[in-house]
Amino acid sequence: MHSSNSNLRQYWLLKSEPHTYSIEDLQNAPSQKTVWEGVRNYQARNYLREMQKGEEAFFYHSSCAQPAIMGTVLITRTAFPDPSACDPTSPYYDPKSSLTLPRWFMVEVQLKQKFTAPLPLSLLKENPALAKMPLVQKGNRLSVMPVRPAEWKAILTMFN
DNA sequence: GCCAACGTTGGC
DNA sequence: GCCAACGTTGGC
Repeated sequence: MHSSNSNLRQYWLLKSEPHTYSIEDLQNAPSQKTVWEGVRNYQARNYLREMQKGEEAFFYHSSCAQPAIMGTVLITRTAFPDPSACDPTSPYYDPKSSLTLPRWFMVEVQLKQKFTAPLPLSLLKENPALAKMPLVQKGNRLSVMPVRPAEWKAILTMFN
């Protein structure tokens, strides 16, 4: 994060496959917290490293019957090395990462609000205010992305 | 399950 | 440094 905007609050969106980790899993976790492990894409990693404590993110379910925003989370710990990269038994193992020179990072998040109903991608695509979001654009696979304040607002308005 | 889009790898 | 091949993501 560059110091020029380090004081500005940024919103985010985090994708998770519900088969792997769902918002219900987070709801049932101790203190409703989890580490966001397993990000193995450089652009997504760089965004993780920009996150500040206290910022908010949407929790999105991907690769499922109904891709949708499920709720919001709070960033409770800034980026630190993801140990699963050094664990040969982990599906997220990366032999090119090491303890001394960690390549992959994760943050800790806490559930803030689970929506009473999912906000499906199909609806998000219909909202012109969200047209610039990578999320609604064809072929985009980014699993961690910034959300503009106006988009954040627009999405919360849709939910109400 | 299909397949388009994308990121990464590695030979040259 | 190019680019083809490959693996992965993720909507449908």
